[in-house]
Amino acid sequence: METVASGVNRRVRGQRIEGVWFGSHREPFRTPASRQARELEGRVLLSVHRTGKHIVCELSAKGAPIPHRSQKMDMQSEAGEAAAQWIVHLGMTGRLVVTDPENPVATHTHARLSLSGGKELRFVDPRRFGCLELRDLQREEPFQAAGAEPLTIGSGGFAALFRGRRVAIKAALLNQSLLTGVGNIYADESLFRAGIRPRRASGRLSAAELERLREALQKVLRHAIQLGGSSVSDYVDADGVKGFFQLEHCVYRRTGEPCRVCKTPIRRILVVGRGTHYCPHCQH
DNA sequence: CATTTCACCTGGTGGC
DNA sequence: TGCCACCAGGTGAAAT
Repeated sequence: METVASGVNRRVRGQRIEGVWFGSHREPFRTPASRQARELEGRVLLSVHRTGKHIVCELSAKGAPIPHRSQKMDMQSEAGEAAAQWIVHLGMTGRLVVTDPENPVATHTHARLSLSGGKELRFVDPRRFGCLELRDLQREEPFQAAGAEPLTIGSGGFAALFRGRRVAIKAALLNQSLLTGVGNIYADESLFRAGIRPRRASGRLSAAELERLREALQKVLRHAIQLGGSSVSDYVDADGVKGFFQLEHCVYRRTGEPCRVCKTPIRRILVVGRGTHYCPHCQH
C-alpha cells in the first residue's frame, strides 16, 4: 500500500480530474458511483498517501486553482487544505494504474479518471473486494484508521493491545481495530522472526515475547517498504510488485520448503480461516 | 461483549 | 483438453 500510494502520488499530484468514468460492475462502493463521479470531477489531486491499508487521495474544492507548491510543503498542510477525500481500499486484487488513455482497458476496470496531465488513473479489481468512498470534508470527518499505527507504536501501547485476549496472536495481529495495516504476509513473517507460534493465545505472551514481536513487525514492515521503494518504477504496470517480496519471505507460502534457519519443513495451518505458515522448530 | 465462521468474487494451479 | 478441488495480499455480517 505504501509503495502504491507513494508511486501514485508522484504521478498524479497537482493534476485536475477532468473526466470520470465508472463501470457498470458494482464494486462494494461506500458512496454510490454516480455521486463519486459527480464529486470527483473538477477537483485537484493534492496528494495521495496511505493510512493503514487505505489509500487516501486529498482533493481540492471543485474548480479550485492548481496550487503552486514548494518542495518543502509537507502532507499536514496539504491535508489541511483538502475539501474532500477519495478513499481507496484495494482488497485482495485491487490495483491503481496510471497509464496513457489510449492503452487498452484491462478487464475488471471499474473506474477511470482522466487527468489534466494527459494520463489516466484506473482502478482495476477482478475479485471486487476493493472499496471506494468519497468524503466531503465540509460535512464529514476526515478518514481515520480504527487501530494503532504499527510502525510507530511503543512497547507499552503494543503490549496493552493484547492483554486479556484469548484469541490466537495471529488473529489479533490481523484485527484492524487493534493494529491497522497488518496483513496475512506480515503477520506470518513477523511471528517467524519473533519465534512465536501463530496459535498462541495473545494474552499469554510474555512481555519479552511481545517486545520481540513488536520489533520484528516494525523491522519487517520497514524492510518491505524500503524494497518497494527501490522497485518503484515497475509496480504500477500490473505485475511489477509480484516479484520482489517473495525473495524475502521466510515462511509465507513456503509450505514444505526448508526453513531458512534450521531446514525444518515449513508448516501450513488455518487460523481464523487464513492460510498460516510457520516453522515448527524455530517458533514456540 | 469477544470470537469464529461464512459469504462476497474471479482467476490460477495442479491432480486426475 | 476438460473438469474439479483448492488456494489467494481482506473484511464485515451473522452465528456461536
